[in-house]
Amino acid sequence: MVDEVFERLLRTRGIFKNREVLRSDFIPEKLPHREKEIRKLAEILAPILKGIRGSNILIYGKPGTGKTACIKKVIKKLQAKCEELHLNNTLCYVNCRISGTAYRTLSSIATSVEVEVPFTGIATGEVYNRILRGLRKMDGMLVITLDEIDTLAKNANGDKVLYELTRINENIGVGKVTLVGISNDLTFKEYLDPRVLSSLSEEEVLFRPYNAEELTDILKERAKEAFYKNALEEGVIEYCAALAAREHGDARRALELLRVAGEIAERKGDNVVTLESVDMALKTIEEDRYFESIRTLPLHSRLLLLCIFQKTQNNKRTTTGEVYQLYTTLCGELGLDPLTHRRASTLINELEVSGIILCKIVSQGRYGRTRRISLNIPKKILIRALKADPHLEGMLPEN
DNA sequence: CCTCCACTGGAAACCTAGGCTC
DNA sequence: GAGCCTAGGTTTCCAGTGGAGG
Repeated sequence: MVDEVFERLLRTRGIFKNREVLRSDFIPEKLPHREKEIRKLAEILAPILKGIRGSNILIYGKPGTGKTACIKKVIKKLQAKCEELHLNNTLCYVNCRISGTAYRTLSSIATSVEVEVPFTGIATGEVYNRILRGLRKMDGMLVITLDEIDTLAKNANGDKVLYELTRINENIGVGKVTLVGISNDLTFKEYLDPRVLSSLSEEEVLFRPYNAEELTDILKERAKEAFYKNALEEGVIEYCAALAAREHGDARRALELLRVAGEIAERKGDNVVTLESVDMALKTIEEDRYFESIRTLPLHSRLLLLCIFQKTQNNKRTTTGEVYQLYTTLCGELGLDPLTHRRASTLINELEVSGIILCKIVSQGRYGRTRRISLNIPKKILIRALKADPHLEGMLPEN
């Protein structure tokens, strides 16, 4: 049987010529419909080739509008040019969401100016001082790109760190550092410290969502590289583009859709990606997203979700109080210390934010105010994901 | 109109696990 | 080893709050 699988794979030419091209972190040679933006970014940053600091830039736009790809592309070209001219400029890219905290963001910057910092243990201020020291020693210019800067600005120390970064040139006494901030959140400017905002947005570049035609162009461009000739049924690209355009023109989603559709077709042993495989891809992607987000939830969140599931069987809706009561008994049975009501409330809130459950705060007059909770995803997926933990398996129905 | 329920959600303190410097 | 620092999760405390029932 296994041999047969191998044989089939080897016999068919397959669908993908190079599937890496469809990954979201792949930076293609051509970025259709973003020529203007790339040009503008290049113009702003170009002065560093002459040893002059470029303006700080604030880039914003919805997810999947090409912000990261464009800046990375410009950085790459700039880096190449610097090497060609033997310039000692440093271009540093940090994703604030992935680094997670203000401290780790700073420590990434420190690394790029060749300063060693421990991954924990010293004050953020100290990391900043070490960066300053590193910068004074360095003779070239530094461009710091802070991707998903909104996540940094939102956390407590983040805005302080951001403020210090915008004043970094004053602190070292020379204009050496250019900051590029990238935000997915369009309202991000509102909660930013006005001093930071004015410094950061010396230049602003707005990325509009792609429409269906633009997405089609992007997909076509990549599909040329990614798939063999005639591997796509007529209309597949347009269909992917239309589906993604419906969801605020997210190119990342469109590419993912196309890739997964290809993988589905490949696994079936087909030589062609059909419209039907796109439909299946859409479903798979959504299910996988929920499955993963549940499976990786901390234990107590999963327990609460399990309680919500049990309380909402037969289409009933439940309340925080009911869920918490069941949760404490469940913890007793499992020999766990239950979290407090307050904490559980926050965790339930988080479950809502991730889209797994739906909550509505209702007032029942004499009977108090509470959340009315219902499930927001198919039971099947929920059960499958919770069963991934052997401890919970016994508490769930067969299917 | 007033009360009062069953919470919500902000704020701050506390705890743990890591690590630095002296 | 003492005395600091950090992040991140959790607890403690408490001031709200919308509206059914009196």
